[in-house]
Amino acid sequence: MARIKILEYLTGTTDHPTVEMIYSRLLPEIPTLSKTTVYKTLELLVEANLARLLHMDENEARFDANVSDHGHFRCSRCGKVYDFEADLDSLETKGLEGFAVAEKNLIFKGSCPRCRTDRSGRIRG
Amino acid sequence: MARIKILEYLTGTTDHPTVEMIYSRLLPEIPTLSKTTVYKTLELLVEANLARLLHMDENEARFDANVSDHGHFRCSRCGKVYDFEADLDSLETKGLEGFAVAEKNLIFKGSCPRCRTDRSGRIRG
DNA sequence: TATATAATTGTAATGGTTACATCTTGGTAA
DNA sequence: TTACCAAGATGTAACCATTACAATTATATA
Repeated sequence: MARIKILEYLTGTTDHPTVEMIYSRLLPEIPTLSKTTVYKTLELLVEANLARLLHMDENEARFDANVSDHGHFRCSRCGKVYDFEADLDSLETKGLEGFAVAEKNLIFKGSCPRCRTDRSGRIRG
Repeated sequence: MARIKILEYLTGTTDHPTVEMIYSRLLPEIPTLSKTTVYKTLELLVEANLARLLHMDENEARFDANVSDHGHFRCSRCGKVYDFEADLDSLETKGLEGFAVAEKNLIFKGSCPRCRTDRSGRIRG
Protein backbone atom coordinates (compact mmCIF):
# COMPACT_ATOMS: atom_id res chain seq x y z
CA MET A 1 0.00 0.00 0.00
CA ALA A 2 2.62 2.51 1.10
CA ARG A 3 4.84 1.06 -1.55
CA ILE A 4 2.35 1.79 -4.32
CA LYS A 5 1.58 5.29 -3.08
CA ILE A 6 5.25 6.14 -2.96
CA LEU A 7 5.85 4.95 -6.50
CA GLU A 8 2.74 6.78 -7.69
CA TYR A 9 3.85 10.00 -6.09
CA LEU A 10 7.34 9.67 -7.46
CA THR A 11 6.20 9.00 -11.02
CA GLY A 12 3.76 11.89 -10.84
CA THR A 13 6.22 14.58 -9.89
CA THR A 14 9.33 16.19 -11.33
CA ASP A 15 10.35 17.63 -7.99
CA HIS A 16 13.10 15.07 -7.25
CA PRO A 17 11.84 14.77 -3.70
CA THR A 18 13.88 13.82 -0.68
CA VAL A 19 12.80 11.18 1.82
CA GLU A 20 11.49 13.91 4.08
CA MET A 21 9.44 15.43 1.26
CA ILE A 22 7.90 12.10 0.33
CA TYR A 23 7.17 11.28 3.94
CA SER A 24 5.44 14.54 4.86
CA ARG A 25 3.59 14.60 1.57
CA LEU A 26 2.07 11.14 2.03
CA LEU A 27 1.54 11.27 5.77
CA PRO A 28 -1.97 12.82 5.56
CA GLU A 29 -2.97 10.04 3.17
CA ILE A 30 -1.26 7.24 5.12
CA PRO A 31 -1.24 8.30 8.78
CA THR A 32 0.60 5.14 9.84
CA LEU A 33 3.45 5.73 7.41
CA SER A 34 6.92 5.54 8.86
CA LYS A 35 10.11 6.99 7.49
CA THR A 36 11.73 3.58 7.61
CA THR A 37 9.17 2.40 5.08
CA VAL A 38 9.98 5.29 2.80
CA TYR A 39 13.68 4.51 2.96
CA LYS A 40 13.14 0.80 2.43
CA THR A 41 10.72 1.29 -0.43
CA LEU A 42 13.00 3.71 -2.24
CA GLU A 43 15.84 1.25 -1.90
CA LEU A 44 13.70 -1.39 -3.57
CA LEU A 45 12.57 0.95 -6.32
CA VAL A 46 16.16 1.89 -7.10
CA GLU A 47 17.18 -1.78 -7.21
CA ALA A 48 14.28 -2.53 -9.52
CA ASN A 49 15.40 0.35 -11.73
CA LEU A 50 12.09 2.11 -11.22
CA ALA A 51 13.78 5.10 -9.62
CA ARG A 52 17.14 6.80 -9.61
CA LEU A 53 19.04 7.90 -6.56
CA LEU A 54 20.50 11.36 -6.91
CA HIS A 55 23.28 12.82 -4.84
CA MET A 56 23.32 16.49 -5.49
CA ASP A 57 25.70 18.59 -3.39
CA GLU A 58 23.41 18.31 -0.42
CA ASN A 59 23.30 16.20 2.66
CA GLU A 60 19.99 14.68 1.62
CA ALA A 61 19.46 12.16 -1.16
CA ARG A 62 16.88 12.83 -3.85
CA PHE A 63 14.87 10.43 -5.94
CA ASP A 64 13.70 10.52 -9.53
CA ALA A 65 11.27 8.18 -11.25
CA ASN A 66 12.61 9.35 -14.59
CA VAL A 67 15.10 6.57 -15.20
CA SER A 68 16.17 7.67 -18.66
CA ASP A 69 19.53 9.38 -19.14
CA HIS A 70 19.12 13.08 -18.55
CA GLY A 71 20.82 15.90 -16.72
CA HIS A 72 19.94 17.59 -13.46
CA PHE A 73 20.30 21.26 -12.71
CA ARG A 74 20.28 22.40 -9.12
CA CYS A 75 19.63 26.05 -8.39
CA SER A 76 22.07 27.26 -5.77
CA ARG A 77 19.62 29.89 -4.56
CA CYS A 78 16.26 28.17 -4.23
CA GLY A 79 17.55 24.60 -4.11
CA LYS A 80 15.14 23.36 -6.74
CA VAL A 81 16.27 20.57 -9.05
CA TYR A 82 15.33 20.74 -12.72
CA ASP A 83 15.61 18.13 -15.46
CA PHE A 84 17.21 18.86 -18.77
CA GLU A 85 18.05 16.87 -21.83
CA ALA A 86 21.64 16.08 -22.67
CA ASP A 87 23.09 14.01 -25.45
CA LEU A 88 25.34 11.91 -23.26
CA ASP A 89 25.68 9.15 -25.84
CA SER A 90 27.58 11.35 -28.24
CA LEU A 91 29.69 12.96 -25.55
CA GLU A 92 33.35 12.58 -26.33
CA THR A 93 35.48 11.22 -23.52
CA LYS A 94 39.12 10.33 -23.17
CA GLY A 95 40.66 8.05 -20.57
CA LEU A 96 37.86 5.54 -20.26
CA GLU A 97 39.37 2.88 -22.48
CA GLY A 98 38.80 -0.48 -20.82
CA PHE A 99 36.17 0.84 -18.44
CA ALA A 100 32.65 -0.58 -18.40
CA VAL A 101 30.30 2.33 -17.94
CA ALA A 102 27.00 1.30 -16.37
CA GLU A 103 25.53 4.62 -15.33
CA LYS A 104 25.97 8.24 -16.30
CA ASN A 105 25.19 11.21 -14.13
CA LEU A 106 25.27 14.81 -15.21
CA ILE A 107 24.81 17.55 -12.65
CA PHE A 108 24.87 21.27 -13.29
CA LYS A 109 24.66 24.01 -10.73
CA GLY A 110 23.87 27.70 -10.96
CA SER A 111 20.83 29.96 -10.92
CA CYS A 112 17.44 29.11 -12.36
CA PRO A 113 15.50 31.67 -14.43
CA ARG A 114 13.18 32.59 -11.56
CA CYS A 115 16.03 33.26 -9.14
CA ARG A 116 18.06 35.16 -11.71
CA THR A 117 15.37 37.82 -11.93
CA ASP A 118 14.32 37.66 -8.31
CA ARG A 119 16.58 39.63 -6.00
CA SER A 120 14.63 38.77 -2.87
CA GLY A 121 15.54 35.13 -2.57
CA ARG A 122 17.79 33.96 0.15
CA ILE A 123 20.93 32.25 -0.99
CA ARG A 124 20.95 28.64 0.05
CA GLY A 125 24.34 27.65 -1.34
CA MET B 1 51.02 24.44 8.76
CA ALA B 2 48.29 21.83 8.58
CA ARG B 3 46.65 23.97 5.97
CA ILE B 4 49.67 23.87 3.71
CA LYS B 5 50.27 20.15 4.16
CA ILE B 6 46.67 19.39 3.28
CA LEU B 7 46.79 21.44 0.11
CA GLU B 8 50.12 19.88 -0.83
CA TYR B 9 48.80 16.41 -0.36
CA LEU B 10 45.66 17.16 -2.31
CA THR B 11 47.50 18.65 -5.26
CA GLY B 12 49.92 15.75 -5.31
CA THR B 13 47.39 12.97 -5.60
CA THR B 14 44.70 11.85 -8.00
CA ASP B 15 43.03 9.66 -5.41
CA HIS B 16 40.12 12.02 -4.67
CA PRO B 17 40.61 11.38 -0.97
CA THR B 18 37.96 11.59 1.70
CA VAL B 19 38.43 13.51 4.94
CA GLU B 20 39.30 10.27 6.67
CA MET B 21 41.92 9.44 4.06
CA ILE B 22 43.54 12.86 4.33
CA TYR B 23 43.49 12.73 8.10
CA SER B 24 45.07 9.30 8.51
CA ARG B 25 47.57 10.02 5.79
CA LEU B 26 48.88 13.20 7.40
CA LEU B 27 48.63 12.12 11.02
CA PRO B 28 52.13 10.59 11.16
CA GLU B 29 53.53 13.84 9.81
CA ILE B 30 51.37 16.11 12.01
CA PRO B 31 50.63 14.17 15.19
CA THR B 32 48.51 16.99 16.59
CA LEU B 33 46.25 17.12 13.54
CA SER B 34 42.56 17.02 14.24
CA LYS B 35 39.74 16.05 11.91
CA THR B 36 38.06 19.37 12.54
CA THR B 37 41.05 21.07 10.99
CA VAL B 38 40.82 18.88 7.93
CA TYR B 39 37.15 19.70 7.50
CA LYS B 40 37.68 23.40 8.04
CA THR B 41 40.67 23.59 5.73
CA LEU B 42 38.88 21.76 2.94
CA GLU B 43 35.96 24.13 3.28
CA LEU B 44 38.32 27.04 2.82
CA LEU B 45 40.05 25.43 -0.14
CA VAL B 46 36.74 24.83 -1.86
CA GLU B 47 35.66 28.42 -1.25
CA ALA B 48 38.96 29.65 -2.64
CA ASN B 49 38.42 27.44 -5.69
CA LEU B 50 41.59 25.53 -4.97
CA ALA B 51 39.68 22.28 -4.57
CA ARG B 52 36.45 20.73 -5.69
CA LEU B 53 33.99 18.94 -3.46
CA LEU B 54 32.72 15.71 -4.99
CA HIS B 55 29.61 13.89 -3.98
CA MET B 56 29.80 10.48 -5.53
CA ASP B 57 27.07 8.02 -4.58
CA GLU B 58 28.68 7.48 -1.23
CA ASN B 59 28.09 8.76 2.24
CA GLU B 60 31.50 10.38 2.34
CA ALA B 61 32.54 13.50 0.48
CA ARG B 62 35.64 13.44 -1.67
CA PHE B 63 38.00 16.23 -2.63
CA ASP B 64 39.89 17.00 -5.81
CA ALA B 65 42.55 19.63 -6.35
CA ASN B 66 41.98 19.35 -10.08
CA VAL B 67 39.61 22.25 -10.49
CA SER B 68 39.31 22.07 -14.26
CA ASP B 69 36.20 20.61 -15.85
CA HIS B 70 36.58 16.87 -16.13
CA GLY B 71 34.60 13.72 -15.48
CA HIS B 72 34.80 11.26 -12.61
CA PHE B 73 34.39 7.53 -12.88
CA ARG B 74 33.67 5.54 -9.74
CA CYS B 75 34.24 1.80 -9.82
CA SER B 76 31.33 0.06 -8.14
CA ARG B 77 33.54 -2.85 -7.13
CA CYS B 78 36.72 -1.35 -5.68
CA GLY B 79 35.33 2.10 -4.97
CA LYS B 80 38.21 3.89 -6.65
CA VAL B 81 37.52 7.18 -8.39
CA TYR B 82 39.23 7.91 -11.70
CA ASP B 83 39.49 11.10 -13.71
CA PHE B 84 38.63 11.24 -17.36
CA GLU B 85 38.43 13.96 -19.94
CA ALA B 86 35.08 15.00 -21.31
CA ASP B 87 34.21 17.74 -23.75
CA LEU B 88 31.49 19.30 -21.65
CA ASP B 89 31.62 22.61 -23.49
CA SER B 90 30.35 21.12 -26.70
CA LEU B 91 27.75 18.96 -25.02
CA GLU B 92 24.33 19.61 -26.45
CA THR B 93 21.62 20.31 -23.92
CA LYS B 94 17.97 21.18 -24.15
CA GLY B 95 15.85 22.78 -21.46
CA LEU B 96 18.44 25.08 -19.96
CA GLU B 97 17.36 28.23 -21.74
CA GLY B 98 17.44 31.06 -19.22
CA PHE B 99 19.55 29.13 -16.73
CA ALA B 100 22.95 30.42 -15.59
CA VAL B 101 25.25 27.42 -15.37
CA ALA B 102 28.09 27.95 -12.92
CA GLU B 103 29.40 24.44 -12.43
CA LYS B 104 29.28 21.18 -14.32
CA ASN B 105 29.68 17.75 -12.82
CA LEU B 106 29.91 14.52 -14.73
CA ILE B 107 29.88 11.24 -12.87
CA PHE B 108 30.05 7.79 -14.40
CA LYS B 109 29.78 4.49 -12.61
CA GLY B 110 30.70 0.95 -13.56
CA SER B 111 33.71 -1.35 -13.43
CA CYS B 112 37.30 -0.26 -13.85
CA PRO B 113 39.71 -2.29 -16.01
CA ARG B 114 41.38 -3.95 -13.05
CA CYS B 115 38.09 -5.10 -11.52
CA ARG B 116 36.70 -6.26 -14.83
CA THR B 117 39.43 -8.87 -15.13
CA ASP B 118 39.70 -9.61 -11.44
CA ARG B 119 37.02 -11.98 -10.21
CA SER B 120 38.25 -12.00 -6.64
CA GLY B 121 37.22 -8.51 -5.64
CA ARG B 122 34.45 -7.97 -3.23
CA ILE B 123 31.58 -5.95 -4.55
CA ARG B 124 31.24 -2.72 -2.68
CA GLY B 125 28.19 -1.32 -4.43
C1' DT C 1 -9.59 -20.71 8.98
C1' DA C 2 -4.80 -21.49 9.56
C1' DT C 3 -0.28 -20.50 8.20
C1' DA C 4 3.59 -18.68 5.82
C1' DT C 5 5.43 -14.77 3.76
C1' DA C 6 5.70 -10.08 2.62
C1' DA C 7 5.05 -5.41 4.13
C1' DT C 8 5.26 -2.01 7.57
C1' DT C 9 6.51 0.07 11.87
C1' DG C 10 9.34 1.97 15.93
C1' DT C 11 13.49 2.36 18.36
C1' DA C 12 18.07 2.52 18.72
C1' DA C 13 22.56 2.75 16.78
C1' DT C 14 25.83 4.45 13.17
C1' DG C 15 28.73 7.73 11.12
C1' DG C 16 29.86 11.82 8.50
C1' DT C 17 29.60 16.52 9.38
C1' DT C 18 29.11 20.93 11.92
C1' DA C 19 28.90 24.19 16.00
C1' DC C 20 31.22 26.04 19.45
C1' DA C 21 34.34 27.15 22.89
C1' DT C 22 39.16 26.85 23.92
C1' DC C 23 43.96 26.78 23.19
C1' DT C 24 48.08 27.66 20.45
C1' DT C 25 50.83 30.02 17.12
C1' DG C 26 52.79 33.87 14.61
C1' DG C 27 53.33 38.53 13.70
C1' DT C 28 53.35 43.47 14.99
C1' DA C 29 53.99 47.56 17.74
C1' DA C 30 55.65 49.85 21.79
C1' DT D 1 61.94 41.64 24.86
C1' DT D 2 57.20 42.01 26.15
C1' DA D 3 52.44 42.72 25.43
C1' DC D 4 48.85 42.07 22.47
C1' DC D 5 45.88 40.72 18.67
C1' DA D 6 44.29 37.89 15.11
C1' DA D 7 44.64 33.74 12.61
C1' DG D 8 45.18 28.88 12.94
C1' DA D 9 44.31 24.57 15.12
C1' DT D 10 42.15 21.53 18.49
C1' DG D 11 38.61 18.69 21.21
C1' DT D 12 34.06 17.80 22.63
C1' DA D 13 29.56 17.59 21.95
C1' DA D 14 25.61 18.09 19.12
C1' DC D 15 23.21 17.34 14.64
C1' DC D 16 20.92 14.74 11.31
C1' DA D 17 20.36 11.58 7.41
C1' DT D 18 20.58 6.90 7.11
C1' DT D 19 20.69 1.98 8.52
C1' DA D 20 20.14 -2.16 11.54
C1' DC D 21 17.26 -4.80 13.95
C1' DA D 22 13.49 -6.69 16.17
C1' DA D 23 8.61 -6.67 16.42
C1' DT D 24 4.07 -6.06 14.54
C1' DT D 25 0.58 -6.00 10.92
C1' DA D 26 -1.28 -7.11 6.44
C1' DT D 27 -1.70 -10.27 2.46
C1' DA D 28 -2.02 -14.41 -0.01
C1' DT D 29 -2.33 -19.23 -0.48
C1' DA D 30 -3.59 -23.83 0.79
